Amino acid sequence: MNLEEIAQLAGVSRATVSRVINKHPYVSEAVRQRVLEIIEREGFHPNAAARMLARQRTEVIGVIAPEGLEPIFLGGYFPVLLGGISSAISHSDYVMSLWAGSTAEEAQRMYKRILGYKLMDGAVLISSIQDDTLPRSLYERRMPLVMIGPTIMSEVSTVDIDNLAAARVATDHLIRLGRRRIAHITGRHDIIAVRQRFDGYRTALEASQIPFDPALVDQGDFTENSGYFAARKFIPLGIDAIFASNDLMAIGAMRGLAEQGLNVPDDVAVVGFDDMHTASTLHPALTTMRQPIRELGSIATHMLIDIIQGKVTPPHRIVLPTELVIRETCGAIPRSG
Amino acid sequence: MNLEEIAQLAGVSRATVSRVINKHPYVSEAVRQRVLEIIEREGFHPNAAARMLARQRTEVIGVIAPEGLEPIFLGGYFPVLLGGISSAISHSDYVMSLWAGSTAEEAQRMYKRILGYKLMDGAVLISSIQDDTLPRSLYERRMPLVMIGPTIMSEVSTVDIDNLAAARVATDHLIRLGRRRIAHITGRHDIIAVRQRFDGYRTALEASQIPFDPALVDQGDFTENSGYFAARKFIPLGIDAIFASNDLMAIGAMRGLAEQGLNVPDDVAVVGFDDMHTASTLHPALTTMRQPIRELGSIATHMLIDIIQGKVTPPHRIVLPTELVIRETCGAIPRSG
DNA sequence: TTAGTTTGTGAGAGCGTTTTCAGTTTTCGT
DNA sequence: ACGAAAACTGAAAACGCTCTCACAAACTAA
Repeated sequence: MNLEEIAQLAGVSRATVSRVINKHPYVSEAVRQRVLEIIEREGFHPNAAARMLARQRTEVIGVIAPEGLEPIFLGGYFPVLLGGISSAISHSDYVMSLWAGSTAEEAQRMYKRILGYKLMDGAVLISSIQDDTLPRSLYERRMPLVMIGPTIMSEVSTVDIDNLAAARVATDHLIRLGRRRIAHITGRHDIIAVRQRFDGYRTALEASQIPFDPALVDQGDFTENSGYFAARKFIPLGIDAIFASNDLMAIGAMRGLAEQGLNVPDDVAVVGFDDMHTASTLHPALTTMRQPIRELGSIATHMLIDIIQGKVTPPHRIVLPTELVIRETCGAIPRSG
Repeated sequence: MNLEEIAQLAGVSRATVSRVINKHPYVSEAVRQRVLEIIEREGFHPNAAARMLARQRTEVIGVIAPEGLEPIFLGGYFPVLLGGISSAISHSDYVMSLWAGSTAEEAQRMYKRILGYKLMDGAVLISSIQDDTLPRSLYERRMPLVMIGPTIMSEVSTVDIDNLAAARVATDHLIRLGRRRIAHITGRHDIIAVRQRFDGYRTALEASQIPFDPALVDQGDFTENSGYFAARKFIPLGIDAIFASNDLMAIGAMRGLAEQGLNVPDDVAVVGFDDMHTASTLHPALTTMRQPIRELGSIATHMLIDIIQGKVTPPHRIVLPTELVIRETCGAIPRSG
C-alpha cells in the first residue's frame, strides 16, 4: 500500500494525496474528505524512509549519554530525565533514538556512527564531562543541539540549573543553623556541575568567614558507597554537617554516621542534592536541594524541536529554579517518629 | 556527497561503489582499494534513509516499555536492563529507538505509531502486563519480537528467569533457617512475574506443610514506600520473616521494622529479589535472589537480531539462572559491623 | 580449441515519498 | 463582464541508495 494506490482509489494524483497527508492548503474540501476516508479505510501510513529521503530530514531526535555515567543512571537521575524527554517526544512527531555507551570503546563506536551518518535531526546531550569532544564535533557539523547541564561551549544551547547558587544556598542553610565544620562530598571532578557545586559550597563558607578546610572535602562518585566511605573519613575530623553533591551519597553518609553511633541531625546535619524519590521516605527524612529533573528533560526536548524547526536561534539558555526542601536531616525541623 | 560522486572520482559505476560498501564479493581487489581510499578520503557515509528505502528495512531496533512501569524504572532494574540492550546494539549495526510511555494516553499514542509505521525491524518488549495488547498486535503484523519476562503468548520468543523456582528457593531458604511466619510483599498483580513469584512463595510453604495465611501477603508496587507500609501491617501479626518481590520493597520493609524496634535478622529475617547495587552495601546487608538483569537485556537483543536475520526461527525461549545471594538479613551469617 | 563456468562491471529499474512547475479553474474587485 | 489573483491539480523530477540483469573478460576442463 503506497501513495500511488491511494491516489488510484481516490481518482486523484499522488501529489494530491501527499498534500492531504501533509495538510497543505490548496486541496478542495471534497477531495480532502474522499482521500482521508480512503486512507482511514485502508489503514494507510506513509513510508517513513521514503519521507526521510524526500524531505531530507529524519524526524528522529537523538538522546546521547556519554560513557562513564553509570552512577548517574543508577542514582535515579537518568530514568527521570529520560521520562521527561520521552514524554516530550511522544507529544511531537519525532521518534527517539537512544545512544548510551557503557565503555570507552562503545562510546567511541557510538560517536563515529553519530557523526558519520545523518541519523537524527538534532540531539539532546545529557551531562557533560569536561573534555568530551562530542558537543564540539556535533556543533561543527551544524547539528541542532541542546545540552542538559553545563558546558564550556558558549555556542550551544543548554537547559540547566544554577548549580553554584543552589550549592551555596544549601551550605548557607547549614551555616544559618549554626554549623561550622561543614564537610562536602563531591562527585567526579571531570563533571562540570560537580565543580560548580563545590564552588558554591566554598563561596558560602567564605561569605560567612568560615575557613575552607580541604580535608573536609572528599571526592565521591555519586554512589551510595562513596558517600558512606566519605563519612567515615570525616568523622575523626570532628564535623557537624555534611553537604553531599547528590542524595545517594548523602544516604550513604547517613549510613556511615549511624554506624558510628552519630545522630543525624543532632551530631551531624546532612543535606543532599536532587530530591530523589526516597529522600522523603528516609528516617530521618533528607533535607535536599531539589532540582526539576523531569522538566530539565522535557524543556530541553521542546527547545531542541524549536531549534530544529527554526523557531528559535541558538544558542539559547534556560536556567530552571531549584528549591531547598527542608526536612529532618538538617535539624531545622523537629524529628518525627 | 553521494554514491554517484564517489563513483565519478573512482572512475567506476555507482553499482560498484555500492558493492564495495556492502562487502559484496565480485569486486576486483584493485578497484576495491581505490574506492575504499576515496570513501575514506572524502569521509563519505551512505545515506541511511535511502538505504532503508532501497533495502526495505530500517536497521532499527525498537525497545518498548509499556506504561505504568515507573516503579521498575526507578528501582534500578530498568537502567541496568537498558545498559545490556544498549551495549548489545552498539556492537551491531543497528540503532536503538526507545519507546517509553508514562501515561496511558502517551502509551496509546505510542502504540499507534509503532503499529502504523514501519519504524523498526524488530522490537524488544520489556516486562509484561497481563492484558497488554501490544505483543499480540505486533505478532500479528509479523514484527520480529523478543520479550524480556514472561508472557501468556506462546508464539513469541522470550528471555526470562524462572520466577517461580527462584521465589521458591528464596522462601525455602527462610524455612530452612527455622522461620515459620513468613510474610510476602508482592508487586502489582497484573505483572505476570509478580504472580509467579507469589506462586513460588506459596509452593514453598505448602511443600513444608506450613499453612498459607492470606493475611501475610500484601500487595506493594515495587516502591520502597510500599515495602515500608507492608512491614508495618505485618508486625502486629507476629511474623518472623519477610520475602519481598524486589529489593526496594525489602529495604522499605527493613526501615519499617527498624522503626518499630525490631531487629533484622534476629526478630524478622528479610529476603529481597533482584540484587540491586545497594543490596550489598546496606546494614545489615540484604540477602536476595539475584537475577542477571544486564544479561537479560543483552541476550534478548542478540536473540532479536538473530531472529531478524533469520538465523533463528521463533518462538525461541531462554531461561537464565538466578542465584540466592546469602548475606546478613536472613540470619544465616553472623552480622558484621 | 571450445564450451562452460566463474568473476567483474555497468545500465537502469525500482524503493515511496515530496515538491517544483506549469496549467486549469474559480473567485473577486471594479 | 473582464482581467488579475487565488485556489486547485497533475506530471515529473528529485532524494540516494540496492539489486537484477545483461554482458564481457578471465578462467577451467575436456
